[in-house]
Amino acid sequence: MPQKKSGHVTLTDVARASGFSVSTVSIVLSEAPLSQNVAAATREHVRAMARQLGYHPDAHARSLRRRSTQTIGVLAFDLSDPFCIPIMRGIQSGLHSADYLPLVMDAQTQRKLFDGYLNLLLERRAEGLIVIASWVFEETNLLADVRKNNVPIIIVGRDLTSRGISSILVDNEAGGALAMQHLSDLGHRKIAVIRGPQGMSDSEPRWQGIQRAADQSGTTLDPRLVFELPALADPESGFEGGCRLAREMLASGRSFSAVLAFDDLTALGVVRGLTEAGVRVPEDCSVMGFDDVLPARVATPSISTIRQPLNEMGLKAAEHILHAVKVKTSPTSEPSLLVKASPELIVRSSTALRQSKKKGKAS
Amino acid sequence: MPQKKSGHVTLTDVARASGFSVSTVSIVLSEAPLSQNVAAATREHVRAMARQLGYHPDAHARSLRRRSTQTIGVLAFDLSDPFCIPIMRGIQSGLHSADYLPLVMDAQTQRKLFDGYLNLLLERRAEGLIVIASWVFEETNLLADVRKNNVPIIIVGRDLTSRGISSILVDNEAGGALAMQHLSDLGHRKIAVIRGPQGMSDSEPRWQGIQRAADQSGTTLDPRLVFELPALADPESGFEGGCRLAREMLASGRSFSAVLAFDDLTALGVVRGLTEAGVRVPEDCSVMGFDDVLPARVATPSISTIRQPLNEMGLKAAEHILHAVKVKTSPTSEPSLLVKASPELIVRSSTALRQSKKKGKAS
DNA sequence: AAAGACCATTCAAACGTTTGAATCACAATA
DNA sequence: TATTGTGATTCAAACGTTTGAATGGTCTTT
Repeated sequence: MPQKKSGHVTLTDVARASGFSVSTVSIVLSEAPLSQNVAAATREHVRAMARQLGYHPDAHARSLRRRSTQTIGVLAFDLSDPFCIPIMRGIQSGLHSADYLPLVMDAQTQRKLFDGYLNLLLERRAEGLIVIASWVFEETNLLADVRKNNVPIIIVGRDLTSRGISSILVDNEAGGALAMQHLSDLGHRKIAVIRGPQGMSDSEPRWQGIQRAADQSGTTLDPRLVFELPALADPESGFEGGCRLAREMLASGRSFSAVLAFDDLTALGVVRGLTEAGVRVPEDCSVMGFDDVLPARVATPSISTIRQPLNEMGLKAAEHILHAVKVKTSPTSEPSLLVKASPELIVRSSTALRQSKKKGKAS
Repeated sequence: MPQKKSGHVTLTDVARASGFSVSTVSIVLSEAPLSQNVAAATREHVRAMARQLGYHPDAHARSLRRRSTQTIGVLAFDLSDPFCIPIMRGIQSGLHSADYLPLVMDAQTQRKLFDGYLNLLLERRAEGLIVIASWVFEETNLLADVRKNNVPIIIVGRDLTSRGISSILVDNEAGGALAMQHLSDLGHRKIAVIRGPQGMSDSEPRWQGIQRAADQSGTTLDPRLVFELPALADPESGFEGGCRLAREMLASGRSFSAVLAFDDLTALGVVRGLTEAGVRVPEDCSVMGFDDVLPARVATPSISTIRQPLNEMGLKAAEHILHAVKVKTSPTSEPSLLVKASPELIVRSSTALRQSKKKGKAS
């Protein structure tokens, strides 16, 4: 009979089985400093017993007593966004090396879930909180509780330093500029731009960068070729939006030789829209994305894009939160941190030199 | 001064602040049956105090005392596989309605991590375990501990009923047949097949289904047009593999008008390989995928594929594990369950009728 | 007026750990 | 011999909850 009555194997079980006291067993199995004083034979015996019974220390009891959970909450606004995964990987490796565990929650773009999980993370005594979100609800009052309970927090994907929250995100302004620069280096002058949706914090700085680079390269942006994605939560809506806007720009009658899309999914939508109208990418029209997510890499043509160093961003977030947890002693000491990661231009097959010949592509 | 010395707000704090005993406060805040006996005024007062202090009950202490964690471990073999996300969503919604929380871990295809997290889930007293894995390591001895601790387990993505583990997966045989049937319905007779890698359990039944459907439609499969993916862990290796094999099949000199790829990523690789060689999809050659993941939907041409009802599978896994948790009383009572979900043919733009004219496409 | 019934609240033990302090046996020192 | 030291082990309290049993009340009921 492996387990006594119902539940798990406990320290008491191991103690009984090995003939030593609970204390000794605990000291041995948790490798406390005192375990140096325990006779080698005892150590071995206890360990063997524990192994045989399949003992696993109860993390809850341990956390309760040790007053530390070794846990960092990770709250993703939408895990299905391919953008999240590399960040999570970065976080995971950052935490792992410090023996911390990420507690991952997926809010699925729903505010109710977001608040509920925030609550849960507080209840589970996450020692710190990493929020992955380009969109986030305005001042969920739960955040006040996070403060009240003195839990450090950092957000990846948007700048909330203005509200005193440490933030780490890509330098959208630089990224936008990089994208525009690339297109103009290829000789494009008539460039359609699809801006991000209103609610999204990335939209504006990216647009600023685009304008700056356009100015610097002497390109003028035709306002009639500037579009905007609708503000929908679903990440696939970018694809739909790109598709629809591509049709619109063709229908508008304005000519253009390149499209600078807000993100990769949008770019893929644009490719779809153009292709269906008989416009070839990149021969007739170049298309740029932003983010460098998986679908952009495996599509044909592969999408030229601006890479966000997501992994590194996640890693840095982990490091920062661990640091903040260490020094938590002084409540409001450290000022909130802002990291702007450097974007990188990734040239693939969806962009090409402007064809001077037969360039008049769209109607 | 919101919090007393350092940690979180506790029941004792609320008790002190409200002037009632810890018991009363607990009864009120946890809405225990006894709370009906508590004076309405008291209830309100206690609640207000708790809210004001930002009290959140300590989940660890609660689990310890209640001897139930309301937690199900979800161990994904590789979260970056787009295949996982919809399953997780299904699991999440299934658990949510029962007030259970998924504890998500990502093994990143590494055995060390897999075992480590399995351990962690045991330590955190997950009441049940859902493993998402098409690949899984042979008999990790941790699974013995799972048994020993009497934790119900179910695996999504492969059939382990032979080892007494409940399993839920797509009917690969039917799916393979569906795919082959679709191609032959379109008139294709010379069909190249890319089988899954050796180590992967899906590979064989899918191949069986393909053969059966080929037989039934009177198509003979040329062994020289049957390829196999190498056994690599990285999910993107499917893409690389498809790319390379497409080149190989063109170089082989055998003619073919369709490619049935093992999964969507492989299919996308094939599209890339063919396109780069000047073969048009689907005009010159049709390509089929399997899984219906995001990249297949947003690529152009979009990939015809066999959809796995991932969401439903996740949901079912959640329901099953919850059931198993309920009846856990009798240790080895229930026989292990096997669910084979029905695959669905999704026709998109990567497959088309065989062109009888100028069909001689490849070399 | 005594017994019971009920309401509102509190006591105290328990969940499984960890750990500072205590115990005990025994050898070494003064 | 009495003291000190030390090596091996155990005591007991604490972490923050929950909950069966107990406590005092107040109000009926006979």
